Amino acid sequence: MQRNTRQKSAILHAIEHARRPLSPQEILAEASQAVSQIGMATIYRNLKSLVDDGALKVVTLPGDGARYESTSVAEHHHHHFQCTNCQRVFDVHACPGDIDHMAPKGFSVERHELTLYGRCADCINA
Amino acid sequence: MQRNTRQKSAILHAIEHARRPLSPQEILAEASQAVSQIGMATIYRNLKSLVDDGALKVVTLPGDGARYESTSVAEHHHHHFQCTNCQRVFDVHACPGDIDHMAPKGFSVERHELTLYGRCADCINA
DNA sequence: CGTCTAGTGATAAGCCATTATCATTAACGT
DNA sequence: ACGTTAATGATAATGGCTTATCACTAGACG
Repeated sequence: MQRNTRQKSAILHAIEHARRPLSPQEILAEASQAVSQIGMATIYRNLKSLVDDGALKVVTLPGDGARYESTSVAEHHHHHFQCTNCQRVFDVHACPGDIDHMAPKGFSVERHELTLYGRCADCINA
Repeated sequence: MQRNTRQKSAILHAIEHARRPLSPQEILAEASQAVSQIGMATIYRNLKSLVDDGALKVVTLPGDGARYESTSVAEHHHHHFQCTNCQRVFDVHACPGDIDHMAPKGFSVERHELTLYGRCADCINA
């Protein structure tokens, strides 16, 4: 049997309302506002089951731990921007396209990932 | 004082002659052919100093450990292709360009990384 | 409301890539 | 060739992120 706990709701809510993929730590910080004593183990447990259920998708950027975004966002092809100052990740709803032919001859391309790096609006003057 | 050891030569040779970024394990395998009893600690030690010296650059792909390529290759802007079957990484000497304007308003882009995924020529029928 | 048991929270344990330790080996200047 | 000492190699230790443990808490259904 599957139960609806305040913790799971808080976690889902945090991710759904974020406009960007969140790390487990960021999710903990957000969810703590709704359930103050929530622990990291609960974050990981729920992230795992939510991914298994198909509600969330994992976002992996170079040299960084996993982040999570809602599947509804992930369904639309998009990319990511990571701020080199605050490390936060934002969505980029654009794609250069026409990338598959860039592979070496004899290779077949299934998908691609693009990551932009720079300063986010909050950090551009920091 | 800096000494030229057979181990360091073997490591550099492996990377310079590979047409693609190599992982520490791959470097160990390659270098072992020249210095059979070479150990992992030596690989890491030399990689670190070679990166510090500017001879090598670190390549980091999503969800995977560091790989190394020679600086002469890294100087030319390029991207990477990872085979979803053998996990090997190959260079892609092309770039869609015109990417900087894709960031959200108020963001400044410093650089970008593009990774293609699919089957390499060796794995396309596997 | 009471019972059952999934879920929680605090903490220990596991994983794994990388780094430190240290006795031994081998570059390299003399 | 010798002596100095940087580098090696085998192994232990580290650090971080993630998972397991287990007594306790609190959903959900009768």
